[in-house]
Amino acid sequence: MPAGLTKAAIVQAAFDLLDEAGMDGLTVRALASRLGVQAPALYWHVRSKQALLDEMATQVWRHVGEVMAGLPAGLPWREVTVTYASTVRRELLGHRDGAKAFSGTTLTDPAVVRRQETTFENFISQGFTLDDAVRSLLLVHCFTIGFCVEEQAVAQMTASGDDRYSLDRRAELIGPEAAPLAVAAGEVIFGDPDARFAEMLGLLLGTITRAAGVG
Amino acid sequence: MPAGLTKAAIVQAAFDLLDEAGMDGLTVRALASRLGVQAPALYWHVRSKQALLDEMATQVWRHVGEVMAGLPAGLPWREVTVTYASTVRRELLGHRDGAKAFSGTTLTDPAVVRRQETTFENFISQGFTLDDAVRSLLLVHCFTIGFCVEEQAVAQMTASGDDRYSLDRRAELIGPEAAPLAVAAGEVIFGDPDARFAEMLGLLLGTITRAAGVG
DNA sequence: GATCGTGCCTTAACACTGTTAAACTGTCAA
DNA sequence: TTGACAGTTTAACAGTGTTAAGGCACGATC
Repeated sequence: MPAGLTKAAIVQAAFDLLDEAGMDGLTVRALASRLGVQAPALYWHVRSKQALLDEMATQVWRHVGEVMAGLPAGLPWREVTVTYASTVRRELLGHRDGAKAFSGTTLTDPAVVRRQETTFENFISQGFTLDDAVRSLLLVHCFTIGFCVEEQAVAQMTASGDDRYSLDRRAELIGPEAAPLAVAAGEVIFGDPDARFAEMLGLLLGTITRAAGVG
Repeated sequence: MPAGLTKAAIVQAAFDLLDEAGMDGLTVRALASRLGVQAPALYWHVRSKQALLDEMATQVWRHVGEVMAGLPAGLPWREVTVTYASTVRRELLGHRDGAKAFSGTTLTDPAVVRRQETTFENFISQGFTLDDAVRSLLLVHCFTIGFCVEEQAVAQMTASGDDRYSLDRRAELIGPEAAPLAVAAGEVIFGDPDARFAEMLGLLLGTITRAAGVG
């Protein structure tokens, strides 16, 4: 009796399982069981576990592409950029281990890349050269990836009860008398990530303004 | 007969194996065999494979700390910053899968954090507030992490014969008539990474200059 | 000098992983 | 009624991290 599996259903279940059990818990058998099926059944729909992970990654980036493609045509580039960064961040942090798992991944879907076209057009219409548009978005992209990787590492560490990154425990380990500045730095490093992200993103907007010579 | 294993030797061998066989090839048995020993022998020196990976990560960051601590006391902050970014990049890219494996990791060694003290002192002596110093280095840090993650992903993909990121194949997949800008963007995105990194880092230095109000 | 303890390693084994081969079941077409 | 084929099963394989138990060699103790 066919269970009516589809690739989309498998990917969806994989996301659910990932969020519940983390990357280590995302096993083929656990995924199959969640779908009411035996493990090898998945291999009819998906070539390998790695292919499934790739599929998950491109779905993450497809979501980003959809948000970007949904923006009004003439939206000021600053808002476009902020939307991009925020969307990437939300999408990566939206899944357990998401930042590490879905960053620097092979985008297997050319359609996702094609979606960038309108964004580039938009930037150019606002005075960017193509080179400047690409470099600007790349700068923001890299920063966002790095920020999320660090943010999620800390978040998941504290969430799992590891207190090495709590301010007090950290200070105790480092030794305030030996390195008072390093200890005090913790308040910035482990303060509100939303505010820090917005602030740094604002700096990058200034950088882009001057580098590309746009208003 | 004891084989004379040490934790340091295990970590060193683990790095060698990682560089040869990649993350997938870094198995406990393969590592043991390279050390002329049976797999369980490693567990006398290391609590778990995860602990070994943590140890490797902190060694990577310890190297960074050593380079930073070796800089002259009054070195201009721009050179300090560039050195930091370049060192992190070299260290991460110096090992296969290094960017993903060693970024966003728990620094288990407080001594590594303590090493930041002199860098902060240096920045402050050059007109930074502590907050600005931390934020500036954090900005560069995040950018560098993200940059390396993306760079290494592309580098290892092309090195493994996957041509999806070669300019021609990419153009073919995307379709130059459908998305000419996205295709042309490839020349920036997949151009010389050294130059791109230096250029973007230069932009960030300008950003820091203005944000922190330093010369 | 025999005995003990303990540091370090081995063998054996467990539970689990991704993956493949082969067999089975249903459904729809000829 | 037969046949093909999509979709799933059971069985199995090689390999994974890890633990338990035992053994071997060494240095200290009586």
